[in-house]
Amino acid sequence: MKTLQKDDINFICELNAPCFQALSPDEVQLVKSSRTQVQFRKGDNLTKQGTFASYVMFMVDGLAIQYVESDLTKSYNLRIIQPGEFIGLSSVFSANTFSYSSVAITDCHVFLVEKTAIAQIISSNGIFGLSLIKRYSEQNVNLYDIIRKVLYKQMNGRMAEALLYINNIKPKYPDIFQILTRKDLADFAGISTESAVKLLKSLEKDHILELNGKDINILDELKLTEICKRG
Amino acid sequence: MKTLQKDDINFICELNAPCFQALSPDEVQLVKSSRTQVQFRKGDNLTKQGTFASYVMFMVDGLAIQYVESDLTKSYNLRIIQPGEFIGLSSVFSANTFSYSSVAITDCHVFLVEKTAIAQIISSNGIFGLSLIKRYSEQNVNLYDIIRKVLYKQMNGRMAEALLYINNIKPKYPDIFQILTRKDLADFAGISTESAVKLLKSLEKDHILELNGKDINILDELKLTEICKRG
DNA sequence: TGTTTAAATTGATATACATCAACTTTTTTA
DNA sequence: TAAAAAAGTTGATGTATATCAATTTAAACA
Repeated sequence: MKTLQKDDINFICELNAPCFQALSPDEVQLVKSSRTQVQFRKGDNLTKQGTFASYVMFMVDGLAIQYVESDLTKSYNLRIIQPGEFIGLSSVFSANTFSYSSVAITDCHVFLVEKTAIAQIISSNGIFGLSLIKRYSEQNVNLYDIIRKVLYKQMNGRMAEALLYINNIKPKYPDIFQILTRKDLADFAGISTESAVKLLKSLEKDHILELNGKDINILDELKLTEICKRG
Repeated sequence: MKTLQKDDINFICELNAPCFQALSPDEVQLVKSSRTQVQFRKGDNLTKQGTFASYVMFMVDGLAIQYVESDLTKSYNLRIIQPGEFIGLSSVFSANTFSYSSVAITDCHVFLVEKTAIAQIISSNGIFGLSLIKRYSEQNVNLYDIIRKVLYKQMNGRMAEALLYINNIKPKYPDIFQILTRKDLADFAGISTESAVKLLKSLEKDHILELNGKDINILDELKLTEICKRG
């Protein structure tokens, strides 16, 4: 029986995602051979909504914003993509086009894996399929939450939620707020840039947060959570 | 080698969903033995947002509306669940609670299948897993479309989209509009009932549709599509 | 290092839509 | 079949938030 080579183990470790732990030596080989490594510079688009998607991306290193666009100039930020996460999983097995865009907010190191390879592994390895399904399931729950947020919350609640979300990432990436513009923040909350600025100032006046240039320090997380819940 | 019994074949046919075609005799047995059949009356809730979900539902016969609720009295209709479709797939493998509600709009015949049984089959049968993943993928694409609709379209476009969506179902279920109230329609469009009424009247005046009591006949689908696209 | 470009800020104005209220019609139920 | 409840309809009013315009500050660039 085949066993994993040291090389393969390193590879799997680098991927740092639970689902890859279930792969057999042959399957690891398949992923390794059908992947392409790509570097993206800050500001580059990893995916563009509506373009052809024959592959899934896997973020090895770096941060990106996933967002949806209107025909016009508006966009809405859905999440920050972190290392160990997939990009493009959501649409690759039905629509053949990406249903969202994503843009690097730091330099990124990414794998592209052909969807045929992924499909092949799912067919032969049920455990891998199940762990992917768990990811789909999580994403689904997330999307429902986003729909609720967009439908039922207004400015204050949305902004609070956006700030709490980003603040959650701060321990791991302390300069996260410095990377984001006011427009980025506004797009996370789904409001206009001007409204975002006004809300931030007003939250600062109420001692709920502190604005140091572009950095933001949440002072009263409890109150912010309260605002978030109230809507 | 085991083969499918006549009984099992009937069962599979009744399920009428591509993913079940891939099951082995043992797996069919597992689904059959771990399922519960339930009848819902028009108006009953099949799922309630936030409640514990240890099972997946499979619609055998009947129609239901899937919707998300706010804490208050508002709801937004996501889709009409038709025979052959799953309910609760989206959250069952991550959150253990339903992330949406659903209500029968006709009497419904439904299977409940324990998620442990589904998980077991996915683990052992990659083809089944892959076909489920295709469903997840479709649902995902749908949810992204909904997010875009909610974010970027206004009244007219949303109403047009809702009407086109329901009109698509009309060939199969000719009385679909008669089943739905103005509030249901409004909740599909994500607008107030009053606005929905006014929009319908205005669309009638423009000869885009015809209102016969509760029934709606789309006269100018092209123009409606136009309105839908314009937003 | 000065110059251009982009981002942030602020108050004034505009608007799409919800909410409210009052009424009519339809459906349910007793 | 009458009475009550629910659904549908219409116009008047209110409001959250976008848009606009004008200015300041910061970042990029040559």
